[in-house]
Amino acid sequence: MSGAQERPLRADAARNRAKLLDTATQVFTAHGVGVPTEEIARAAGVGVGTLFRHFPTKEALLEAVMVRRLEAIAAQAAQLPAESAPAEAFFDCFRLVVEQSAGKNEFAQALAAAGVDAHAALQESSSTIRARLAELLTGAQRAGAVRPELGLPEVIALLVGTTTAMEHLGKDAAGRERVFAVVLDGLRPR
Amino acid sequence: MSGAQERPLRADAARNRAKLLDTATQVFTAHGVGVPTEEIARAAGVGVGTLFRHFPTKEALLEAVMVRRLEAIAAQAAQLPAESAPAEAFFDCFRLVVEQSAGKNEFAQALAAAGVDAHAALQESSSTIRARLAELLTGAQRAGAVRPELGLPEVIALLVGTTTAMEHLGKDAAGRERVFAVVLDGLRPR
Amino acid sequence: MSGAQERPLRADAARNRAKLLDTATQVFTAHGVGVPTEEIARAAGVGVGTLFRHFPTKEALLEAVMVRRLEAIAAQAAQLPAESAPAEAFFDCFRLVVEQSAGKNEFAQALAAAGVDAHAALQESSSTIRARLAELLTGAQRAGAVRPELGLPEVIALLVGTTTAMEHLGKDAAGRERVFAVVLDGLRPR
Amino acid sequence: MSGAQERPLRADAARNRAKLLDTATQVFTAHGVGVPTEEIARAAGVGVGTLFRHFPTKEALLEAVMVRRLEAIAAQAAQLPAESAPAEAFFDCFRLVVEQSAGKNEFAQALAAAGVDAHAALQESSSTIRARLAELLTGAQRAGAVRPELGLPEVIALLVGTTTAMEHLGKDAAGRERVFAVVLDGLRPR
DNA sequence: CATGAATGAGTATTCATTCAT
DNA sequence: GATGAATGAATACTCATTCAT
Repeated sequence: MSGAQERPLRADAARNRAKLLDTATQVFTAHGVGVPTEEIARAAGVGVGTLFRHFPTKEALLEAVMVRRLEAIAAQAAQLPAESAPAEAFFDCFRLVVEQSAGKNEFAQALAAAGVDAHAALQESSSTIRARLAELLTGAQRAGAVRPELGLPEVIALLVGTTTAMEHLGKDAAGRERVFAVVLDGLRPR
Repeated sequence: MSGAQERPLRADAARNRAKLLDTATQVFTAHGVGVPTEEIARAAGVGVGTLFRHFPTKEALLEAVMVRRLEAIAAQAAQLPAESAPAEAFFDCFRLVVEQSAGKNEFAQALAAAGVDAHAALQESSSTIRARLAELLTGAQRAGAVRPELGLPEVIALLVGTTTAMEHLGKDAAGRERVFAVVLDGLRPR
Repeated sequence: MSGAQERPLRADAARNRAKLLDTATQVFTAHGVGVPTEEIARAAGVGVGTLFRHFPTKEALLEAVMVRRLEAIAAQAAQLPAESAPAEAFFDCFRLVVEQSAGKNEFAQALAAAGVDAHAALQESSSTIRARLAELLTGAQRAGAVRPELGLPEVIALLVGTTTAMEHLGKDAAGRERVFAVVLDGLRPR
Repeated sequence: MSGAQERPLRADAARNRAKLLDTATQVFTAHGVGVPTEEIARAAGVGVGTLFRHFPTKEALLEAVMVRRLEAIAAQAAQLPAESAPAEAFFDCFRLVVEQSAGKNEFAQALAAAGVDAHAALQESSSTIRARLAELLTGAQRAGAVRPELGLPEVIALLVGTTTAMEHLGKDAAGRERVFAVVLDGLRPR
């Protein structure tokens, strides 16, 4: 289902690709998506040409960065033991997504936007998370731990909103916890 | 104490300034702050020179747009009857800010950012709102309607986050109400 | 020979014109000919419209400034008693032009350029000076005070060059005198 | 001690850089420093981007042009045999500078201005010339060939002034010689 | 007539992307 | 494949000049 046929990719090329992805993640996070591609290439220790060989477009690079992040989140979300403790699993997943997205609101937005206009690769990885989230949401609602009237769209909107709220609190860990308390308690019935 | 003396401003000039402000609000909202200044000027039916005569910088234009919006919100917030019903006043103010900011997340972010790095004019109008909000928050907390451990920073973060969440729900009024329910209930003690 | 027919010009208009000319002279001298016309208008206490009513073009203003200056020089040059002391008259005229042009090399250049492409008004006033200079040069040469092989073009070139040299010495009066000594002595035979 | 390490520079890049420098020299000389950068790029047969890659600023390009010229002059000035004939060496150097600067007064002005506000690179190359000139001046004065009261500033002012004078004579070789005669003789004692 | 607001062509500089080395 | 030089469209801002008030 992954679209293009992947060639084996030479060792050094693979190393460059990975370095580029790591660097881009850092740089985009630190300075925003407005940074010139040259800066990313330089930080990764390669020429721009190499960057554009691996990612035909700046947008493609951004997408790849997001996909990687979403895949990591999806992998973690898959671990959550839904059966034994449905409520905890849902709330843990919520926190997980918010915390992993912290500092990169643009990525969180991408998750939400995926349902609307994102590219194939993004679609795929965010769909995985959405599916997992839907599953956990239903479980938690069945267990009576989450308001039954809430649908997946509202939960995702709250996810993105909470991420944004967190960004505005910066390093204030106690404040972040208080915000989590508000949102997570708010999700509960009553 | 407002610095430069405001000249009466000729009728046509005032008209152009207002048109520019309206147009900029629309265009920035619709296409983001990245739109070329020329496009705004064209949409307002004036030459670029006129735009730059009124707002010496693109940033200045953006600031003016935000200020106008914030002032409108501040004016409405000033109406809320805090004495008779402290809890309602606070929740109404929260909704007010979120709803007025809807569709223009960048402006909401500005509100929060104002506490950090925004320019003087922005500072002033956003400070007014912050002050009003702080006042209402305290009243509501005294009345036992809001968690006592919450500080203004967290409330503002939630405000911005809720605005973001709303943007992701688009036109879905029912969904928006459900999100409001989550956040407002979450703000309540316990 | 003065081209356009001069209307009497209302009192305030005349005052504005004069103020503009004075201001432009100062401002051009102090900040170069690159200053925006608005700045000159503001400094003169009038609107740009008024400036452009009196001088249809920035270039026209510049020309008027130069003409005034040249006319003043011409008037002074006319005083020099050529008959009684031909040598002194020539050298005095040389100094006069250099000193009056000091600080405004562009004006001195205008004098020289007049022979080539300048406008009518400039032509006229610079021609007057050139004629006077030619006359004094001839007298001084007849009196054996100036190298006989020098023509007017060389003398004018030296005039402009000396002005430039002076500008590079700034306020150093003693240095300026030493430069004058070099040039004036150099003009003498042998 | 020269700051950044110079990379070897690829063949085509070097060619473009040289072409740009040559073209800029011509175009600036012919049409003044006001010419649009695009025109220079076009004349050099490259895109604007290339121009700005080599010279990050229009000013930087101008500076590079001047430096090259000054370095050429400095190289030639270094050849002059000061010991055997101090007087000739000084006068030859004076002519050399004037002739090499001919047609580009702005560059000559830069030489003098360098003592005041020019950037490091300009400083360096013009300092070399100034030092050489000072040395030759002293030698010539010791040999009794130049007025002893003249300092380096006056000599430089005369240099720049003479260059200006030459520019006003254009192609008239005989006139130029007569002007040289005036200035060089004027530099001699008495 | 004076005013200053409006105009828009013109300019330096950036940056995603292509292509010769 | 990797490199980084070349490209040129795009963009914010300026300023001489015109014209409505």
